[in-house]
Amino acid sequence: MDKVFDPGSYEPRWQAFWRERGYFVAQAPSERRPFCIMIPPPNVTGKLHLGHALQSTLQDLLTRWRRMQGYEALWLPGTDHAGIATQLMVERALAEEGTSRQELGRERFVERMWEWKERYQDNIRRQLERLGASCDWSRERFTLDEGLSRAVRVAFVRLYREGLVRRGEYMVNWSPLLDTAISDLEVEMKEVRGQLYHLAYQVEGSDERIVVATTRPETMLGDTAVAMHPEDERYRHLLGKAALLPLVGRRLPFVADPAVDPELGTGLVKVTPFHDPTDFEIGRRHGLPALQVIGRRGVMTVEAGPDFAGLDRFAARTEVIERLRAGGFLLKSEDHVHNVGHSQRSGEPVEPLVSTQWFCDMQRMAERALAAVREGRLELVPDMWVKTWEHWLENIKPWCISRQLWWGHQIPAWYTGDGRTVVAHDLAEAVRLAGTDELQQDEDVLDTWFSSALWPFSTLGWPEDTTDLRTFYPTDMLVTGHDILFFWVARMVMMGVHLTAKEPFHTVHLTGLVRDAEGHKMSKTRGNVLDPEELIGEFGADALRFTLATLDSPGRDIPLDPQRMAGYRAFGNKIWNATRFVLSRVGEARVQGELSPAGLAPAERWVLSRLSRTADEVGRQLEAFRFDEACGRLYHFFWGDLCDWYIELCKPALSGEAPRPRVGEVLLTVLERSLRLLHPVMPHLTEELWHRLPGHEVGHAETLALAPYPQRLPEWEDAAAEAQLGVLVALVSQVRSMRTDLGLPPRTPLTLYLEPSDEAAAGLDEQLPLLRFLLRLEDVRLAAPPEQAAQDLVAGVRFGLEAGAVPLDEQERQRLTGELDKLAEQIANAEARVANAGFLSKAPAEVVAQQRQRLAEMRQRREQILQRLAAAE
RNA sequence: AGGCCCGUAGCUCAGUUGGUUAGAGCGCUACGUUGACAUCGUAGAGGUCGGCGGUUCGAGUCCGCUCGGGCCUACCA
Repeated sequence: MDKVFDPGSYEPRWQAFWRERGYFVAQAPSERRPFCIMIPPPNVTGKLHLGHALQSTLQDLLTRWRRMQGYEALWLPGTDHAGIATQLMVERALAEEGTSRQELGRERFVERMWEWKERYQDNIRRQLERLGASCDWSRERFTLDEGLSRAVRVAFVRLYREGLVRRGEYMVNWSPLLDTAISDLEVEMKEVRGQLYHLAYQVEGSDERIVVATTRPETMLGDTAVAMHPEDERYRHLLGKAALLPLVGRRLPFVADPAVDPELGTGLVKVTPFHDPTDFEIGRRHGLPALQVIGRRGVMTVEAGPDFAGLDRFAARTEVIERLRAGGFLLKSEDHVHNVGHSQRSGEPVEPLVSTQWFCDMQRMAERALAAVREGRLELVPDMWVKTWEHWLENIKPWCISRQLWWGHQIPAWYTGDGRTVVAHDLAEAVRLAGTDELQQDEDVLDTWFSSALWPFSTLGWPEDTTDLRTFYPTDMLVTGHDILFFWVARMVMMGVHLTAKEPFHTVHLTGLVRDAEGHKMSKTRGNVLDPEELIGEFGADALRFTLATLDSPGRDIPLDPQRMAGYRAFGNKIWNATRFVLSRVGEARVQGELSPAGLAPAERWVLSRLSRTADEVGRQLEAFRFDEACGRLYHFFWGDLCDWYIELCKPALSGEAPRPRVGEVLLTVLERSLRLLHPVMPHLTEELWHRLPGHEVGHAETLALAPYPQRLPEWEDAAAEAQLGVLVALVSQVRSMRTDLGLPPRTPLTLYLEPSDEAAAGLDEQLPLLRFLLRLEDVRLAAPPEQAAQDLVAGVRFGLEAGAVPLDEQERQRLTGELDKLAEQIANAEARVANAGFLSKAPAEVVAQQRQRLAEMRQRREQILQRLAAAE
């Protein structure tokens, strides 16, 4: 076995092995219990980032764990066409070639999109494989593939026929740069420093001037009214009259509407029904005419008048202000900080625009999604997200699902020449329904998230009643970032419940964001972006996986420090070398399928006991999705219990110095089960090592990936052995500490005297050879330490080191004095506590007993220190 | 404006239902090439658990207030 630990030398080999053997292809139907996770389909826009690596690691960990537990485990991979995002990328590429999608035309543009998709989809597959993902690639899906497209059409038609999807003219968020409508969620509010302009409007047929304030003066060109609160006495006399719009001269009737806040500004507000959401509602309520003065591209329309038509909306703002000022209509302008919606994808301020779009009414579905969580059918982990979930769903609004893009699912709606709309699964059905073949299909495509919302079941063949769907739906887990809780998770739940009558999964594990070592968000501008592939190259996939899993604490972002990853690479090295040691020492021993602790020495019984308890705890932590805790237990068992203690304890037995029965078998068996326990997090390393263990076939004939996941074995658990070894461990640590304190060079020949309490004495004599070995002692005796020996007390054992003259340097004296001070304080506290009547009567008896015992120990220890100080005088 | 989360060692974080002497990794100090591993071993330094108040025999943990940081939701002209 190679002395050098090099993950790169074996990781690709096992990835190919797993793929070629088809171990991760799920069978349906199956006798086993199903376990299913759908991958959150990455966008086909580029390469995977650490967020994907994190989520994929957790999904793979869960899938491998359940698979080893005997579940029919399916982790279904796939990708998302990501309408706007991908179209933007390709348009950018076209721009570099000096062309555009308009120039190419829709058909050729979409061809280009598919080429792009193929390239990036390959990339994503390769990256997932490098991470060790145990996906079932035979079931890979893409949101625009044939089956999923059909699912989208079926869902759309059904929702339409149920009256939940409709087409209508409403105010939407419009992105002038993208030239499409976007949903509320795609709008990001940003604080903007702007100006609040106070404008004076003349009241018609009167000398009175009223004042309105606005941050968007250019919209005044589209004003059609002035509104006040119905109960605002100050302006009641104006009702029935009209104001005159400056620059334009249009009559603006006064209307009373409760949407106006009389406390704010002058209590009068200009009404621009086509360019402000509130004004749109006011306009509807009062039947106001509406003018669109700003067009799709953010350019003023002819309605804005010849002076402004063709100007960009921001240029128009400047121009309008100039003219108002010149005309004496601008009373004042003041600095004003306010929130402005920006397009999340393209960054520019969104233009509220009235437009004909398709909407999906979410109200009823939202209620059922709320109930799913409240009634426990759906669990959000961590549960701090429940309130956020409820708040959003309780205030849900219709979802604008149409997009003026070319990359996506074209809306299955057709229009006849005479203005009728037909919604159908395909053209043939549309023709039949319309009674004519003179049909024009809607040009728009659906919001990407519409198809994503169907992902958990469309990937399994819905709407067909497929075997896969019957076997694996509803799925079990969803693992994704909290940033798409509304975009995706909520919509999947709503659509799933509505279309399949089932929650699409019962548990959602929401991860945090992967940040840099200092906790900063990774960004290109900051230059702190870490690439998963580079990290895999440097540390290995298993180290990356272990790092991400162990940092996934509930509700927290993940600060990824390469130094820390180096630490987990070192953990891999530790496992590698421990295996190397075991293999070189165990002779003819083999891994045992069944191993009875009867007749074994305490050290062996101890490690078996620790292993059983570790398996139990790891299992429990995984059940609770505490990947951090599960990894922590594995790490400490392997490095601490197994390497630091048990392997060291084996050395004198294996060398023949102090033989014990069946040490080799125990070592191999413990190692094999440890590799099994570790496999879901570190699949490559464990598979590599496992195949080298003689007798590993007891787990599985071919692969560790299908070997049973170790469980607790109560017959291995042994409180007496744990207690005995506990004394040994404490004693060894304390003697080492004393040796350092005394400044004794490591090679100094020492004699250790032990005087145990009755309780600690049990079996101590058997441990003497181990003590001698671990502490490199000259001699160890069960006897009272001589007068001049340095003495101390630990775990009920008084011990002394005879090391000739004991020099006590100044540093050591200070340390001991410091400890005395600390002890004095703690003793005082403990004394006060055990003298407190309230404590004695109300605290549980065991806590009181513990406190008393601790007090006694502290007093004894104080004695020892005083003696040592005195002896050195 | 409302909601949520965080504040524990130099750094990044654990700390489950309140109960011994508050932990880990990294970093730091000292010593160590004992035949698995220097990607290692041994020992050690380092914390008024943001602050104030309360409940309790007992608070990092529960409650109130407060300061600092982050995130989400929101049609205030």
